Amino acid sequence: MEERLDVHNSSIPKLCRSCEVRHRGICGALKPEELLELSKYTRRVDYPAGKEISGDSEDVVSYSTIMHGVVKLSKMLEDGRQQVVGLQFAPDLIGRMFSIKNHFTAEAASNIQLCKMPKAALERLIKKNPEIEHKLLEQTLRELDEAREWMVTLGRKTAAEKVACFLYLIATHIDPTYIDGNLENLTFELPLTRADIADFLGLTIETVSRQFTKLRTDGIIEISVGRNICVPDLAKLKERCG
Amino acid sequence: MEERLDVHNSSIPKLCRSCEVRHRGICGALKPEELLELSKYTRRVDYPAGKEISGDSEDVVSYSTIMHGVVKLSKMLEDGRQQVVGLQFAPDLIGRMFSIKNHFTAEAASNIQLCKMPKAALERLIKKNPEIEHKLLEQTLRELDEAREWMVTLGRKTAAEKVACFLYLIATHIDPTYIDGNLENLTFELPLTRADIADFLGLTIETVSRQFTKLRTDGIIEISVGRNICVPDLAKLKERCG
DNA sequence: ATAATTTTTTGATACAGGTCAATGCATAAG
DNA sequence: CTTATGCATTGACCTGTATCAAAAAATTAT
Repeated sequence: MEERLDVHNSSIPKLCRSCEVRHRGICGALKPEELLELSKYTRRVDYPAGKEISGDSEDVVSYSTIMHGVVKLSKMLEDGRQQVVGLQFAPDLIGRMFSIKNHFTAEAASNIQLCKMPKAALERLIKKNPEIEHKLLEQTLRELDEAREWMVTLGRKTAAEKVACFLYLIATHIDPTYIDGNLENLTFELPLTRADIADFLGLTIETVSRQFTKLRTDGIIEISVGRNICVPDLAKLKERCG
Repeated sequence: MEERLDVHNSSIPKLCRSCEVRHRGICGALKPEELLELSKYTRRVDYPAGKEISGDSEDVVSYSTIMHGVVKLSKMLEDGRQQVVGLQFAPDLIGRMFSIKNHFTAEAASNIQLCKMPKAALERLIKKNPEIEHKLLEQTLRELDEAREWMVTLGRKTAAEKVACFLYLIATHIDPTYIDGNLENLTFELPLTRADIADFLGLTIETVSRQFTKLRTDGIIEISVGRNICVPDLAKLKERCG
């Protein structure tokens, strides 16, 4: 895990004392005394898969750093149609900054652990140290790029390409080994149900399932049991992303 | 126009001297001497509809405030499929902050005028005045919300709903009269071609055209000539957005 | 004006992905 | 072990949107 975190926070490899994880975009900017101050207000919270962290249009009361697991941001229409608009991985900060209300629902996609802090505690720090704001801006710009990149997938790719894109995204976010150049026999557990995957890709669960089967029979992936995926050759998977 | 600009920058109604427009998220944070300093480096540039402002993977060399007109951000796949990932209106700031390269193509959707400044000039100011960074973070967070909101449209709405959403978006961004509560007989010129609209909605031009026809025969919109649209009742259009 | 070109609309047909229904396959509970 | 329960897969069929083709309308050039 450490290897991957460095990617996001290479300049200042300071650990957050309360969390033992580098907050992407936050802790690197904190001075030792600020870190200590913040750690008084943080607490670890576990959420089982599926549990809601904060609801759409509810008040924002806290920010959290993801310790491990995957968080999904989504929006539901009145008639029940749902779209997952983003996935967030450790050590992202979640919670809509500077807004009274949430614009989306945040849920634990897998079992997760958060490092939670009150809204006011972080905002107080930000006021005092503009460097934090810079890190937040960088994370937000990166998220915006990722969201727009995903819009290309949603708007213009086929079901087969969408599913390949999703698997590629997970493969390159969940397991840090790939960064070292180990691109063969990458194995990981899918942190999402078929329903969540469908809602992320703008498809139905049946279509997702059929595309998984197609990738399996084509030898691009191996599915041992349910959500356990092995990608023998990541480059071949990438070719399918369109 | 002034009315709408206040919406985005109500706290500090200072004008940017070089541009005569309030830079959403920027000028409000500038002190008089900074404003003067920046205005030395800015220049007005006109672009006809369709002209590229900056290309995908090209170096970022400048930032611009949109003076008037609509800018589209898009991405093209190798095989020619294209997705518009965002529209920007006056007085947004465009240009990917803190990145060497662009991740998307920026083009004039309509005839536009920009107020351009060199990358270094704005970045120098930001280093000196953290308040600017705060404004930028607010704009970026708002853009991220808008992008995610659009992902719901792309992933889960029907062609009919998508076209209604698009018209609603334009109606509420192009013409400032609606903000005063004048929701009847809203008239405006579409700043995008059918091809651009299709690429924004993840549809084909034929489907977009058919949905326009449907809205016209249903009395939701009136099309006098080509791109001249009249919405007699904005609430009725909104109902079609799903 | 008239012609040339581009953009938009309309029609006929095809197919990707959705819908509905049933079956399989885990893990958990009795 | 058997039964329940919740995911995931598979099959048969249907529909919304894409595709292909052509006409109409708008714009630009001559």
